[in-house]
Amino acid sequence: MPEKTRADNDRASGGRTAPPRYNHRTVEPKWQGRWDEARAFAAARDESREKYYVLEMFPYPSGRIHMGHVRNYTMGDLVARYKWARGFNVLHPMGWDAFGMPAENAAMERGVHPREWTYRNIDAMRGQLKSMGLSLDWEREFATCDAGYYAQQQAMFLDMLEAGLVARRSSTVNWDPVDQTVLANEQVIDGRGWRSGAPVERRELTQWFFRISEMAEELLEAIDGLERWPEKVRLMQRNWIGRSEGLQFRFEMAPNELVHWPELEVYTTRHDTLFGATFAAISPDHPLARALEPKLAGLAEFNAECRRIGTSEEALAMVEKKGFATGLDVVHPFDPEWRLPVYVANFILMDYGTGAIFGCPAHDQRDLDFARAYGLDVIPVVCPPEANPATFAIADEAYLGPGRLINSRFLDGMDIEAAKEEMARRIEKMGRGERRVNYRLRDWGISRQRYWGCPIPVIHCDSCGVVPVPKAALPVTLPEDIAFDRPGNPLDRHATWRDVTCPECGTAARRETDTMDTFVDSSWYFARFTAPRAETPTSAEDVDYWMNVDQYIGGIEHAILHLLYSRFFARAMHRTGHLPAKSVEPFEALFTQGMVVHECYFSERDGRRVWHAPAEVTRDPDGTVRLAETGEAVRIGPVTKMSKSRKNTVDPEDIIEQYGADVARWFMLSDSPPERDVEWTTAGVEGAWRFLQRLWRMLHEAALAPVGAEPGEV
RNA sequence: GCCCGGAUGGCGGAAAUGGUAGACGCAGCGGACUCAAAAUCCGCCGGUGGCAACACCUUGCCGGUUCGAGUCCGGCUCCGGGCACCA
Repeated sequence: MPEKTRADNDRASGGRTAPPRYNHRTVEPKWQGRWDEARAFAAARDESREKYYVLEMFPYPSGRIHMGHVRNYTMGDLVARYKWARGFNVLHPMGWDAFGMPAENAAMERGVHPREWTYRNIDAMRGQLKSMGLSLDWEREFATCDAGYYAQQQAMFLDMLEAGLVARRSSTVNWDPVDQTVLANEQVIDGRGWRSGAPVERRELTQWFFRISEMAEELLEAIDGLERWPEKVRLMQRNWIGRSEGLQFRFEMAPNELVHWPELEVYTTRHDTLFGATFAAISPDHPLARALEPKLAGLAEFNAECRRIGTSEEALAMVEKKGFATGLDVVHPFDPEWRLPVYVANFILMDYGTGAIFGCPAHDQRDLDFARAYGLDVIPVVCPPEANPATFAIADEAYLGPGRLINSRFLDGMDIEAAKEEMARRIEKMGRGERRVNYRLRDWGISRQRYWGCPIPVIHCDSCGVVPVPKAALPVTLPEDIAFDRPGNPLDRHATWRDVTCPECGTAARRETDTMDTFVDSSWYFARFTAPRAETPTSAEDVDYWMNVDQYIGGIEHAILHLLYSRFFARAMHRTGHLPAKSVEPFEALFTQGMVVHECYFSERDGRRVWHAPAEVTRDPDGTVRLAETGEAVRIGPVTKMSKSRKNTVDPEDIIEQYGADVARWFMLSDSPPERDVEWTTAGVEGAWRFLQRLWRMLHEAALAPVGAEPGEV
């Protein structure tokens, strides 16, 4: 930065008394120190004033703040200071989403304890945030890994267990057969474990769930009331919950020699197309598929291969559609002579509907692809308005639009809605099934086979079963003496922590060694900020005064999971007496900011791209970018989200040191609309720097410098 | 693959409801002031052609509706977010 030469030149101009320059290195620390001393941003309940609660999504303590944080917290700071200036009693807190996998990875790779690594990162990042001059109430700070926080979370878990909001059942996880551990989806790369490289398997595990699907309808309906949320987020949440009205019914199985299995139950939203059905398909995890495994040569292998796809919906949707013909048939409900072959198919999810479908290739693209691959019939049953029913045929694309029913006996001539109605009526009358509202939303699995999380406060006893840890015995704290010398959950191997006596019968028992999903931690922190040191999860007076969050600000990447889980958790807290009814929707207004993006720089070495950090390059006047050290010209890549892999990050600390926090803040606010991505450019930052210099000069000349300002300050 | 966004000069972006595309700003270029620079001020700044007046082209692509489309409709392309164990 040229400030040195510029300042020198100013001095050299002599003669006229040029105003001194703005110097962030003296101004910013001075005012930040004064705000600290005066406790300027410490919030206190004051019934005589109207409150305003502004919150930015709290950071994961990765070690350093990044530009996304700078943007997020600058926006929140702007809102907070504006409301403060308007006379509101402002609550603007900050904390740390401190449990999670990176701390365990650091432990494995560098031998540092997750606790030590996390709190060291928090200290470093707190210093960086403070250097930004944000109007934060640091007295309310907490980390989710503080025992004081997760103790209250455990208490709420027990309340939710008692209120029937918790379930325990089997579900599938990614299993690394070599490392003998559960893998997160992120740790599965091309179907293989990220460390071992071994093909991943799906494995059944008994796990804890929050019963969010019970609240699907309520969560869906309440979206209408979220008037100050972005429409796109409301739409994404509606689609995520995925309400559908369909028909659940049972096919009769044709007699066969392999298994005794009288019926196959399916769920469909297109029961109007039942006369276009040409096959049935079940999930590899369907009980029937499992029952057939020992009876059919090759099926066990096929199912095992399907299970290697992993558990993510994306992987299942992207995989090449494959089926295994079982040789079994189901009988069409309206024609005892009409048989449909039953396949095991790799794209059917056991978690949705009944884990079984009927396939209508003419009117479902996935079914059509499947039918073409396996030589199955394609019977069109919905004829588009402009088409001739006698000649209408399906080629490469399934027909999904409106029309009249054909080839469908008693449904012929009806439109789709009427046909659905008639089909449902007949199936119900036959006693073969019933209309049913289904949701895509699944229960929230919170069990994690990991150390660095909130322990689930239950004990397993051979005679008493699952026994909640008595509240008086909370918190269940994490043991300190653990080793990360091998993969897996160290809690499983920690005998003195794990082995306890049953609180009910006093015989030998085991602690639950699963910890909670970190989304649980972030699903109520906003409520905890209203009384961060309370001996209960919340304090009624504080929650009543401060809640709800008037403005919530964060990245669009949290549009679904974090926000939906928080909405659920707020309802659960209300039911268990920890939040008032007004807080079941805790965020009055939501703003989703854009990302901070930057150009990439790279050179080709041996046909591979070697990335260079922005700090390592210079730019010629003609736009050529060179490595500062060697002068070698490098290529300019696409403008993408700042990420370590492409090295296109700019460290906020460097910018704050060089230009000052206010330049970084001003650039973030002025360059691009807040909801759009902002491209970090040196030219733009220089412009912001010049602007602040100009602004300062104007204010100074107009004698508007604030009381107490010294030369060079505004 | 599915759900949700986005695409307008060198850059960020303006253009309720369809009506002069490119406001405003950043960067850049030229000039004034200065011994020189900084600061400040003035001017230029989508493309092509033209001395000029001006003409033609231009809002990711292809098509449509309309007197008129950045805006509406249909079909695409590319980029980004999410897809339930990354946070």
